[in-house]
Amino acid sequence: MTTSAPSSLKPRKKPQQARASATLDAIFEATIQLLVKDGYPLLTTTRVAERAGVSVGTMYQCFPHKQSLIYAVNERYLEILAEKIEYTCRAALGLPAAAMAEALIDTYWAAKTERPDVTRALYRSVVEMDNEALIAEFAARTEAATTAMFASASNRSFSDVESVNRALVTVIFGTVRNSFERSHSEQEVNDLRRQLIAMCRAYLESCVG
Amino acid sequence: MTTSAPSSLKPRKKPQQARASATLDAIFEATIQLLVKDGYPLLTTTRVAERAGVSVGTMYQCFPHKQSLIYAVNERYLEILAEKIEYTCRAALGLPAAAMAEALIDTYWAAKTERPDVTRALYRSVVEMDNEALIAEFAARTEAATTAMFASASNRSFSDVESVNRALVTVIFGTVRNSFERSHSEQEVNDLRRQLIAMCRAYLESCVG
DNA sequence: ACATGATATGAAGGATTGTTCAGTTTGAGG
DNA sequence: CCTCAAACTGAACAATCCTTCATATCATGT
Repeated sequence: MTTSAPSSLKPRKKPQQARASATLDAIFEATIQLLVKDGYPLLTTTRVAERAGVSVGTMYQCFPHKQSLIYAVNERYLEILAEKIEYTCRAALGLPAAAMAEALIDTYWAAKTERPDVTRALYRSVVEMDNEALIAEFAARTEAATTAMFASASNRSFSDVESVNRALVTVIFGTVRNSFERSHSEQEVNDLRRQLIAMCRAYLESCVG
Repeated sequence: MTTSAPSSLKPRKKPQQARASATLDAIFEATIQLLVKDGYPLLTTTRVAERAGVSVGTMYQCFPHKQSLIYAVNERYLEILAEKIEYTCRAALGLPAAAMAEALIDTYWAAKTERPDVTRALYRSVVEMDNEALIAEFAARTEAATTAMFASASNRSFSDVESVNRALVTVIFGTVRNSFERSHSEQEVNDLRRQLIAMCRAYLESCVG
């Protein structure tokens, strides 16, 4: 994941001593906390350093500029998310297609709901940075995993696996994101998730026939 | 729509002469153009005024501050979008549910695809402003229209119209948005739209049975 | 033609922020 | 204990940007 980051956005140096590594974590955590609390527009390098308990200079030895900080935070987040999805896909190999869709929905929804405020904050932090490469790589990893999964479905008979896969992934990810932008009650969210599963199941059955 | 805007975000004055109205349009257009060309981070009041062919002072007689400008642009955009959706919903009253879903998808997708760059730019401009009220009002208008539509379906037998409606709207809007964040080919997008329609149809049929 | 309010101008102010760098502290290895 | 590079500090700099206001121009009604 780190490999394809534009050179201008890459972190400046990797920590070689223990304290530097701790500093890096503190900076990440401070960034997320401030993003959640005050939002991106109020996120300044000074404030991040202050909150992380380090000086501004230290920050600039880790990241060449503010953008690379935001980039790194999102990269880390997407890395973890991608791993979870890949794990789920691997575990679901060979199952019926409907069970796969349900597993995918559960994993993705759970990952996003784990820390809803962070999810929301990161969704909105993607403005200032060149996120195309990041999203493209995440999408590539995801699609590879899900395509392999759906291709192994025990009841598979899709005319076009890639098309079906793309539809499911786009619908699921999009629905989850949209549900985060509205202010739904917990009940409504749970119901929405159930409806989404039903929708995917009905769609997959209609594909078979 | 304008009524519920926080007072601090409302435009300063309504134009009373012809030239002022023209100025307002020029400012809107300039804002959108710059948003599309350079993105939000590079959108400065000076540049907007320059591009609109007016001075900064003129801008500040229309809008008390930068935020209110962005707010107004998005408000205008959502106003038009809501009208289109309401029109579609009214025209589809009494049709079979599947036809309703298809009409909704067509309208929404067409509205977003009409000027894809503007759509993308506005999706990303929503960071700096307090958009909750805006989105809430849009959602309320939309849900009212779509709920009324689906409740009038000729083949309706939903156990819970509101639940089904919420699911369809969230899925459709979310899918369209997500498809805009990936770089799909035109073929893939068209196929995706067809799959989405198929998915909604299958879902609605499964609701009946 | 005149008066008056609406509209437009743009240089200047005030405040903030990203970034640097010369110097200090820390810690691991010899 | 000493050494040297890695890590850290934070005041200062430079650049930018939002916003204001005193002034000028325009359009309308009389």
